[in-house]
Amino acid sequence: MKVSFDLLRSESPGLFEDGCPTRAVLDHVMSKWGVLVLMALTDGTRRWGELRRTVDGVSEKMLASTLRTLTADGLVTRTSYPEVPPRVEYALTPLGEELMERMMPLMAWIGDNAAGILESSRGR
Amino acid sequence: MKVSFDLLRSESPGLFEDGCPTRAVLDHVMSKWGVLVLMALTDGTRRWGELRRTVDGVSEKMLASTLRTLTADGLVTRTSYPEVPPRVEYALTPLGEELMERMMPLMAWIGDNAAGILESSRGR
DNA sequence: CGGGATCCGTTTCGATACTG
DNA sequence: CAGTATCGAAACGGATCCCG
Repeated sequence: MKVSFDLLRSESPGLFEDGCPTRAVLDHVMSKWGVLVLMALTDGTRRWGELRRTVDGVSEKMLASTLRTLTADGLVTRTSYPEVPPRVEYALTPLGEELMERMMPLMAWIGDNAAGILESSRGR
Repeated sequence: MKVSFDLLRSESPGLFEDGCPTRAVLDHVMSKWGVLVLMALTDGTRRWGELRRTVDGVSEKMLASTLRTLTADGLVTRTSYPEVPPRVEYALTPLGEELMERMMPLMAWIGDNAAGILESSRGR
């Protein structure tokens, strides 16, 4: 059966209304850098510097802020090793893995169709 | 098999790099209002005023701008009827339907898990 | 009813410099 | 190496007025 917005709301009324927790999660998870960081972590544990290189174009400020948000949301773990030089590793939590299982098909589709989508909007 | 970022990039190198078309699509589709408008359209054709009410909290400016972007991207159709008073209807294109088939499972998961996700980040 | 145009405060973001 | 601090530019977003 087709999954529609009405169907989701019939199961839990008030879903995705203004102020609903889902709105906050949506903002964190679907944000420009949030998606890209989460995606980079689908390959497994990554160090700060690796993420900085993998997530092409991200500034240190945005990477730090994004990782802090995702960690606070319980989607990403941060492990700091008391060494010199310092080493910090990030990884998906089980919750984050669950999320990405559902997001990766979407990203794969976008990867396949992005060129076609932007054909019509060239020049804006 | 598990779908990871590396796997996607092994199929098409340079995916989701800065300046790649996928980045633009990501920004349009995963934007705060873009997601909500697309979701509202999974229920079928909707008039401007319906969308304004359904997408709780959206301003006229943002709704107009979001719909213009999604229409230019070929994900949404805009049909204007030459009547008085004017009537304009929006609907998903086949491409938009395909996209939402992949996005709705994600939204359903967020709906189920949002409360738990935000538990740990309360107070930020 | 369905927008477009404009003004303007707020927030976001990137670049740079600095620190443990 | 892994961040934080600060600043200016830019984008976002709401309010308002207008029009077909």
